[in-house]
Parts: sequence; structure tokens; C-alpha cells
Amino acid sequence: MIRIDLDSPEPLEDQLCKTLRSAIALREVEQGDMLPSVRQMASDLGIHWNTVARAYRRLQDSGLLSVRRGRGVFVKPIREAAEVDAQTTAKVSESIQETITNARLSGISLSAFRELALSEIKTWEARVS
Amino acid sequence: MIRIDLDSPEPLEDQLCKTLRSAIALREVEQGDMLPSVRQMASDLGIHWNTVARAYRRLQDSGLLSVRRGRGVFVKPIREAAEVDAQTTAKVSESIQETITNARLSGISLSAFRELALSEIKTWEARVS
DNA sequence: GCACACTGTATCTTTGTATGATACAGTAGT
DNA sequence: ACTACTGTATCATACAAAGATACAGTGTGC
Repeated sequence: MIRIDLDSPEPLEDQLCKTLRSAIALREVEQGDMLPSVRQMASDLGIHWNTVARAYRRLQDSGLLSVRRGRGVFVKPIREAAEVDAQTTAKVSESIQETITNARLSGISLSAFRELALSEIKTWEARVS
Repeated sequence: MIRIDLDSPEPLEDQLCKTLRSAIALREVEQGDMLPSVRQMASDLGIHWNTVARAYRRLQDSGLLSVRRGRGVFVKPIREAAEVDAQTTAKVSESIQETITNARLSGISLSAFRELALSEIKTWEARVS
């Protein structure tokens, strides 16, 4: 479930953050779950446990994890915002624009992209019920 | 049109590639257009011209630019693929999933995300006619 | 055809960041 | 309080981003 690619040029810490964020968003780990200790997770992934500690701390800083020395690392509840602020919306929009750019430059038409996006959203709706 | 943020932790070269790719995809620069020389562009942006040269070369490697020493840098036509290969589709899907992850963890609902995505696609359709 | 002023290219140096090594500190059970 | 587990802090090293500088191709005017 939590996977990283040791041969990728992308920093291990970034990869780990990304896969953890995905697991949390998809509820593959539930609110309140304790994650493996930094040493255990590092051992599983074949990387240094300090890198895991740094990734955990970053996710703590962004409010996704609760990290307590001596206790462990726990998944915080996903906040469901009734009102989303403009800055967040702008960031997501920018991310969408970047994805469209990549698709267009790969030769994918806008209509094909729309179908792809709607299909992905459907998949998510099914997975998070 | 071509902008970068000198204070961002994101590498200048990556930023420049991204903004150039966007400009090409949106046809803000037309096929066959000559881009500013590496020194001119660097001067405009306030960065070292070697960084611009590296960004140009990367876009050449991905088939977006034609770079000729002594001549200049030119925009190649955007390829419109009739059939898009599975690997490309997979990459775009992954990018969409990552965007959904970020949106969800920011508290944006899936339905709100769908509206945002469709709206962005509409904007693109209008811009590239 | 040569000079010159422009193009991008190649290579080295500097600087910052990712990763790893290792010593530290809080927590809980015995 | 001892012990075995948690995460934290700091330093060392390896690598990559960015800048400095010397090089090489192209076209124009004389």
C-alpha cells in the first residue's frame, strides 16, 4: 500500500509524503490508526529511518498526522470544510491546469481529458463511499 | 507571460520548464515562433542564462522546442495524437489522482472538485479555440 | 573571406539540499 | 528506576542546482 521507488530521481521523503497523503485521502488508513514506527516503516521500505521521521513531521505540519515521541504516529481525521478559502481553491486550480498542460502536450485532446478526469473522480467516489 | 518566482524552493529550471510548457500548450507562443535568446530570457527573468539554456534543452529533449546554436530557439508544432498510448494515459491518470488527493486533504469535496475541473477544462476550450 | 556580433554548448566551481549516522530525550510497562 | 520502545536534534557526506567562464557554430556586413 505504501510504496516508494528507490531508483526514482524524486526525493525519497517527497515520495513517502505523497504515498502517505494518498493513503490517508483514500482512507486506506483510518482516522486514529497508528502508523508503523519510523524504524519499522524505514525497514519495510529499505530506507533510512530518519527520512521516514522527516516525512512524518512534514505531514504533522500540514495537519494530517499526530506525532508524539515515545507514543507513536497517528492519523488525524480528514477535515471536511464547508467553506473552502480562495487560496486553497486557487492552488487546486493551478494543479488542474498543470495536469491539463501535460495531457495536451502528450497529444491528449481536451475532450479525452475530460472523460479521463470524470472517470477518475467516479473511481474515487466508489472507493471512499 | 513567462514568470518565475525567485523565492520559491522549486528549482528555477523546473519553474521555467513549467511556465514554458504552459505557454506552448496554451498557444501563447505559436508554432515556429522564435523564443528570446538564453541571455535575453535570463536577463528578463533575473536569473543566470545557463539555467535558461538547460531549460530550453530539456524542452528540446521532450520534443517541444528546436534549439540550434547560432540560430536560436524555435517552437515546434504540438503533436495531436489520434491514438494515445497506455503509458501516457497512465501518467496523466496518476497526475489527476494526485490532484484529487490534494483537493480532498484540503477539505474540497469530490463534487466540488468535479465542478472545478470541468470549469478549468471549459476555460481551456475557450482559450485554444 | 574575414571580422564581428550574435546564437547555444561544455565544463568547472560554488552552494544548498537530501540522505545517512549517531547521540539525545520523552513514554510506558515491568 | 530499569528497559525497551517511541520520535528529535545535530552533524557528515553525497549529490544536484545554479552560477562563472571558456568554447564553438551561424549569419551579416564589409
